[in-house]
Amino acid sequence: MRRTAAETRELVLDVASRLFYWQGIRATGVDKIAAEAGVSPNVLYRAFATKDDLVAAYVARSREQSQARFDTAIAAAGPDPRAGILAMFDALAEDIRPEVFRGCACMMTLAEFPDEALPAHQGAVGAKTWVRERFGELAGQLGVAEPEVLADQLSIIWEGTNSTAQAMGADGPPASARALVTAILDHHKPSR
Amino acid sequence: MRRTAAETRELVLDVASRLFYWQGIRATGVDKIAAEAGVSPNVLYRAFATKDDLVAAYVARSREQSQARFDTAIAAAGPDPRAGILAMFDALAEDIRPEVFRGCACMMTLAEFPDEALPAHQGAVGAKTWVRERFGELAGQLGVAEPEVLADQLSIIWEGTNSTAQAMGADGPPASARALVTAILDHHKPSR
DNA sequence: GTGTTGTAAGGGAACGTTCCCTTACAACAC
DNA sequence: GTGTTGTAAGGGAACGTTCCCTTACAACAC
Repeated sequence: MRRTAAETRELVLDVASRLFYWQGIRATGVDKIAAEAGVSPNVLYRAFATKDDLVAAYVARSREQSQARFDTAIAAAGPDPRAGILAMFDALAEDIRPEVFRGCACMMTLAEFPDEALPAHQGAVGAKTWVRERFGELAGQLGVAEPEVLADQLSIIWEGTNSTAQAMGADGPPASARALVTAILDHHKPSR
Repeated sequence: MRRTAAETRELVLDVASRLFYWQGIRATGVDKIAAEAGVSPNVLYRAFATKDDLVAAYVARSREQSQARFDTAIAAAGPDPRAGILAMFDALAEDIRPEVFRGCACMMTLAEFPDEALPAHQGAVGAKTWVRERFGELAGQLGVAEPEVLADQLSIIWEGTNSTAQAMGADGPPASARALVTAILDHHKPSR
């Protein structure tokens, strides 16, 4: 039962992602990842040159997955930008269930890796910037007077939903997030 | 030039807090803290039984300081609850300047320490709950129809301001936070 | 037989923590 | 005032463990 290099890489990344996310990145040693994946450290290091590379891959995949998820949600909502915005928040509401969520992976990575030169750090910032840009596009399509301000505010609500879910649970403040979104959408006047 | 035990404790906690905050907690070894404080590891361990105790003290002090800061801001704003709420956000806006801010200390501690049994984790959650409760009191005084919903939403904006400042800088989304607060305050109708 | 995939066993450094010992100084004895 | 005793504060080295990473070599694929 030998694996191809790509399969091994996926296996290691799967295990590492789970441990990184639920226990913290620095708290998770490469030996533990290898053991849990059922391989030798050497095998891990053939797939990823350093632990930093593995962390970067973890962030990159987490980012790709969530971007794909939210892009799908927007597309499913149809051409109406308001529906797209609400679809994003509805998807987020599903993702913060405690069984699958203990905080935004990218935000937590930023907490552990302050060094802005690290690929893991840059990837995490990129994920946040992507959300902000997506809101920028949708706000632009809405035709409100201040689309950039609205996009900023949606970003705040987005990250705030993540953070309050982490600290106080999905049944706490996040339960009032949708009403906050609709309120601020209604508040922004059309640009005529 | 000997110090009293209390002075040593403060010195160590000062240095540890700075390193924990700017470099991450797990990334900061006790040897480094001791060296930077100019004491032997032994001295550190006379003040704090374990590193976990030191981390808990770091979180507790960070929490006390921010609570005192925001209580002061509320008090200075006078009896008007709306002014109190805005004063809190104005104080936050000052605190997220990049020279002094790389993220909410409590949120970052949660990222590094998932174990809910740890005092550090509980302290960090307590700090977040405190903010939510403060908003609950102020929203109650406002006399709106749904004070709990408003308090939840203010918490979301609060944490979202922290998180977006961390990832995208104080000049990004946080610049639109105040307008979001006033919009949602205006949106909530008085309870008759 | 050459290249790839795998294992087992380790290397050196850093981790959190403890060890044994010394220093500084206050309190008391004479 | 000088000498002695007790105690809190400190130093430096070392503890066992874990960290990230590497080496040596066997097994299988083509």
